[in-house]
Amino acid sequence: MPQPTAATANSDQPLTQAERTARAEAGMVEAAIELLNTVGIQGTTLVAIGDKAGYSRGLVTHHFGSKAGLFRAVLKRITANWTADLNAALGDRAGIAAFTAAIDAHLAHVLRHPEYIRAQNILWGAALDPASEFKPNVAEFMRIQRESVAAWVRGGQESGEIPSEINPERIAEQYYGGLIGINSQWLVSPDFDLAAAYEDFKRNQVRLLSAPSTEMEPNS
Amino acid sequence: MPQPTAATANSDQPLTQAERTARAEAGMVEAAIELLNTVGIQGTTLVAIGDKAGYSRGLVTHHFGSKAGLFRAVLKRITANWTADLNAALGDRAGIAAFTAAIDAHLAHVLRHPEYIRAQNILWGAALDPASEFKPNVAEFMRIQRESVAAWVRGGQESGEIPSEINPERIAEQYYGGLIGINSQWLVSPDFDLAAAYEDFKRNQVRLLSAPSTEMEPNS
DNA sequence: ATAAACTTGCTTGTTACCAACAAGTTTATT
DNA sequence: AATAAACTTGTTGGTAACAAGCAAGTTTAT
Repeated sequence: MPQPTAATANSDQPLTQAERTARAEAGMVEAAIELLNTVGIQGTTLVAIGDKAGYSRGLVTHHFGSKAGLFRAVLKRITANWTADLNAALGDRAGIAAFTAAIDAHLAHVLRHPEYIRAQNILWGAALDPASEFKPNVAEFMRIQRESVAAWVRGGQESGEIPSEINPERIAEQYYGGLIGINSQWLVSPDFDLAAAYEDFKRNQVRLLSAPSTEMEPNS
Repeated sequence: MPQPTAATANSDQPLTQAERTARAEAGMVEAAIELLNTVGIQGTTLVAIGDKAGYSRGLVTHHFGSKAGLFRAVLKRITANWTADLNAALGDRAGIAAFTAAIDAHLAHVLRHPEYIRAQNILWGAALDPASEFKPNVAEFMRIQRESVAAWVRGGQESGEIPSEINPERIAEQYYGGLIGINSQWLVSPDFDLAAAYEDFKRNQVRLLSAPSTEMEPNS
């Protein structure tokens, strides 16, 4: 087990307060993600986090107010990571191309950082609880993501690529729901073929966004 | 607050052991569902369950072995309830008609027993955890459900209604994922329009199962 | 330049609460 | 009445959160 690094590394130079804080918070967030992936939410105790990050059990509460506060920070970090990847993959794409690029990027992201996606979904699952302290954060994140998706649809409608009858908000709900559902099944069933599910999801999404055969003249 | 009923109701006649067991177990399952809906998994303590059901804090462990055992029983009961509703709605339908009937039935079921669906999704969320004790139960349930869905597809393919190129297993994954995703968003976002999402989901599902107009581009 | 005053990072003691187990009590069955 | 089963209560080890205190870094006064 890789033990305490954050607090003891490079102790040649005295650290500034800001550096210490940043290092400690990042270390605890990283430790929490690792623990979520290995021992789950129950096993992610303050003692375990402190141990893994190289601090005491009290520091989480000091920096994040509570365990839920730390989990909020975890979600924030994971979200920032994914948002950067997504924007890089999107470029200035809109319409259907944005969908296919986003779906491919998401699969690549899951395969590249499975521990992030696992942690994210575990925390999202915990947010379904009526007493969840970070449910509003999750709801807000989903709202923002849906808004982006709706914008892709509107872009495609402006260029005539996507039929104007399609409701952007509804598509966004279905799109996000589809991703959540695929990942949920994957997390629960070890033998779930994630890549195949993403491919199928992409194909279906393209079909739903394209003009139905009865209205536009098919090119057969 | 409606207090202890199970243990004290109708104490005219002495109950048989079997009756006592059945009543106690049903009462605790019911209490757990109510508590999951109001105070969440954390708040659903053995003391709270015992209080609400009219027993002591020790009876859950005695009958179900552990809290996770009780939750397994909760999932079992909820599943049985839904399966009965679904089969009633399905009749002997197959193909696309089975899909539309199932989606309508699910929406009706959610609106009729929201507390069941909430509890189910809360427990499913908890099953995403790597240390979850009832993850196998959830995985198995989903597998069985997907198998039913795949059978609808095959039925539609035999009658020629659904194109034979469609992969029944892939459709089942997408279908189940879609339902999970919609419900997840609804549980997290209070103002989510569930009925509209179901309607849209149904329309999309029908389109995907009908003969395609195929224009595919090999993207990345 | 130096040291005192102050602030912030971090740890440890403590409390209330919880699940699980074990031992005991009450209720049904024979 | 004797036995077994349902049910309750005492106890233990582990948990999050709070609070008090220690230690390291930073600012201010001389």
